[in-house]
Amino acid sequence: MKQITKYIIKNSLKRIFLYRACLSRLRMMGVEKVFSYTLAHETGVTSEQVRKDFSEFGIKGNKRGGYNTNELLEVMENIFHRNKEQNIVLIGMGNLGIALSKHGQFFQRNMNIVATFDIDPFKQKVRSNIPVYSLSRLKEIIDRFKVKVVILAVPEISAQEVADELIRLGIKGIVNFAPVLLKVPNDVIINNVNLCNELESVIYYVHKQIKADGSKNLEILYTGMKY
Amino acid sequence: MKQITKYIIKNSLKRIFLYRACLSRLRMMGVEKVFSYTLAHETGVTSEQVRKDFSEFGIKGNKRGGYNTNELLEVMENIFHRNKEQNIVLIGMGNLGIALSKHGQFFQRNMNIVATFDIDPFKQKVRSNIPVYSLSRLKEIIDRFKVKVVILAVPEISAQEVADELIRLGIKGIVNFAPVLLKVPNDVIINNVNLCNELESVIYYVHKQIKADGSKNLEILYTGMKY
DNA sequence: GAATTGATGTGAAACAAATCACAAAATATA
DNA sequence: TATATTTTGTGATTTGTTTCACATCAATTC
Repeated sequence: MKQITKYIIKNSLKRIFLYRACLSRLRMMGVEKVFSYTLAHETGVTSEQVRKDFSEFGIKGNKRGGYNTNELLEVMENIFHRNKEQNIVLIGMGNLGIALSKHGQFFQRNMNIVATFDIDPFKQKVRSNIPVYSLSRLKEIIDRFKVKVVILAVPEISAQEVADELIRLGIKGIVNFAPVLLKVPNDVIINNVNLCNELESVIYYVHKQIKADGSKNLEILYTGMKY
Repeated sequence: MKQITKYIIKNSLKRIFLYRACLSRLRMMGVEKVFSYTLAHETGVTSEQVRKDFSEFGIKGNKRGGYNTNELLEVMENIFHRNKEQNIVLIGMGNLGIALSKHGQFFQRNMNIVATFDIDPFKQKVRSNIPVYSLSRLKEIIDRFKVKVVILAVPEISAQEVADELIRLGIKGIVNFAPVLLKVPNDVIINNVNLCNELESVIYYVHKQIKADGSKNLEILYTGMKY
């Protein structure tokens, strides 16, 4: 029997994020042409890996000429559908939900939070230009804005219930901040973000390294970024 | 030349998180004994994988008897050093920083945010019992509470500068929310959390699946969780 | 315009991770 | 007490990913 769970984010895709971050910095610095080893050096991977990843995503360079920074960035933006605006809905206006609704980077990257929702009428007031609705208006908004992806920031107890309703309304992707393993149909993409786990894993590796001590023979020689 | 960047969070460790989430739910339901296939079924991995992972972390079960839920959970809590309290410091009290400082789950899981910091004197007031200090008091607090791990939620521009200072003060692990590839020494663990990337990757897979259409031949058959 | 140089792109090789297959052990049953 | 059953734990095998090695091409130099 094979595992039914695939890790949503493949390592090659994660590295594409890395390359992109690096590229936009290079572009800001006015660099017009990059080579696989430039990106490799900046991101801590090997240049073969960069080229292999590019080949997976169908990215072609120029023999001896490297890659044009702008073209490369554009290709990457297309990979993530940043060419056309994505309408997103956010559910749960607790601590985290409020912060996410104000998170400017989403908008900068063409991902628009068109509406937020909360069960609590007390929280249903407009904040930072994004309206907060009752859950009863979910269908209306999802249909009107053709929403396919939501951010779920509701408490643990209600996460599954809300997810079920969302899927019934045609949602195909969920970024889930609740520490729950949602049960969803095969065609729905779930990406669980668990802040505690992120912190705990750092604690785990730090302790491991402190124990290993002599800075040699470390299992992780890690100089930069996770992806 | 080998890649110097290792993915901080190994897949086997991610799955330990999964098993733990599952176990604490089972314990709540009064289940005292679990088998590898129980966890396997709940988490979407195979039972051999569960046992292989356990073996990697030195977890032993009872032949024919499975695993004792409580013992297993305790072993896992030890893996993540949840037996002893971890003092954490949070830097940057913007949107996200404020939300993180109020994030109850950290405390529940024995990770104490002992202090927060911000460059802006206007933000330096006590919120939700956790004091907000000026960055000038970093050394004092890090020393007093023997802090080894920090949460970095400062703007992109200042992230590297603050990270440099933190490392100078002896910090060994950083959960970095700024969209920057921090340059740090080999013995410092970085875990980058980029909320945009998490959302974009879901958008990527949703579009891919919509394009693939006929629900068959999907590259991802994904029923539950990311890890 | 031939020779050299410096990059890409990709099969082949090496390595790592997941699955298979089954021995070993513990319990239940006869 | 012997036999059957159930589940763990792990070598062997398969599958997937990264690294190596080099053919290929385009620009530059002679």
